Amino acid sequence: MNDVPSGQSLLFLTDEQLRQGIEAMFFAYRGFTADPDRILEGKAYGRAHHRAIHFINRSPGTTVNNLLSILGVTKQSLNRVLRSLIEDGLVESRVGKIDKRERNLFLTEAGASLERELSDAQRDRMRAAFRAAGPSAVAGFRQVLEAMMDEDMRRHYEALRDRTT
Amino acid sequence: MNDVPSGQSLLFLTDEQLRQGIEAMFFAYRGFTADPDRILEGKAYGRAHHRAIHFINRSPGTTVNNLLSILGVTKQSLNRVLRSLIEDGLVESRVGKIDKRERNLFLTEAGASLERELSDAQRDRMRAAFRAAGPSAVAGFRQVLEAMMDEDMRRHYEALRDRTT
DNA sequence: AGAATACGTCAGCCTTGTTGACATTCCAAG
DNA sequence: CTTGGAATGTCAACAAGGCTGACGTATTCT
Repeated sequence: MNDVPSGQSLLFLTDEQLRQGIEAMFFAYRGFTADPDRILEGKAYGRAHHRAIHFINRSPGTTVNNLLSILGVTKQSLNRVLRSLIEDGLVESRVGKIDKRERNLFLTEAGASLERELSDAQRDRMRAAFRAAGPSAVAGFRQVLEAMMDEDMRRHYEALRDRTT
Repeated sequence: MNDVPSGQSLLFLTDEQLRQGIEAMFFAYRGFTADPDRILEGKAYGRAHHRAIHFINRSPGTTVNNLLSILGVTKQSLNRVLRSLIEDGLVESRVGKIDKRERNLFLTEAGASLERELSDAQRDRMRAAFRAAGPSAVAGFRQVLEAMMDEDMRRHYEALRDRTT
């Protein structure tokens, strides 16, 4: 193991620093989900519905399979969520034009409205954090998070990020 | 609101940037929990057990109430987790010396061993991400996460961080 | 024609969260 | 010394949201 600090200090890689990073992730994620959770409680929906709505809004017309691989859950689990959203008229499922086995998912006006409410709340917190930390901290934040993702997730993340749409 | 971009660009606060931050959090958190989850599956334990073990290890002798407020769950929920860990001999619960109503929680040797296995896996990923991103990115990462926490969680985070122990 | 794909659904299970109710033990204030 | 309240444990019941396995249907590909 020749990881000798070559002049450049590697103090940021001590177990102590890593542990702090881990705990920061844990506590911050709680804040990250707190506001949407608050809005959803009492609305008969949960975090799973939020995630579905978020990614359908982000990629209108996406297929069930694509959503499945982004969310990383089973189709049975997603289906339960999707069914209630469709029944309640927040999501519309259209038979695919080219491949009729597929279903293309869209938010209805009501769905888009809930999405806005949720993402406004979540963005407000993110905005406050970004503003408090400043642009270069934000760049670092993103770099570390990207490096922490699994390969599959990074592909999805980049595909969404690099969109011209 | 006099938050006019004073020469300094505020492009990092656009809705698009914020959305990317949100999605980065979502995808990265999956990676963050993936390795411990893999280790725990088949061991009859889950993420809740991991969290309890982590914070007991971090603060040996902590009380149930303190753990409750760190984890942000109900005592019934924590109790279920704690009971199985105590039964399996991973955690020891000692009656408080000063206040005998309290229970002081400690990891046994077996508990400490599982803790090490889990945190090694989680630290490996964090280390790889930190190393790939570099020290200044790591500083930014931490700054943003801290700013994202709820006030209560930030207090817990800082109390753990600023420990001399 | 037959295999593979995309989707939906039924049934049942697990973990982890919740509320509500209640018992015990013990500290501290009156 | 008694009593109120705090800290803890525990029972029961329930819900959300994961999971597996099996099966059915429509569609498309080979």
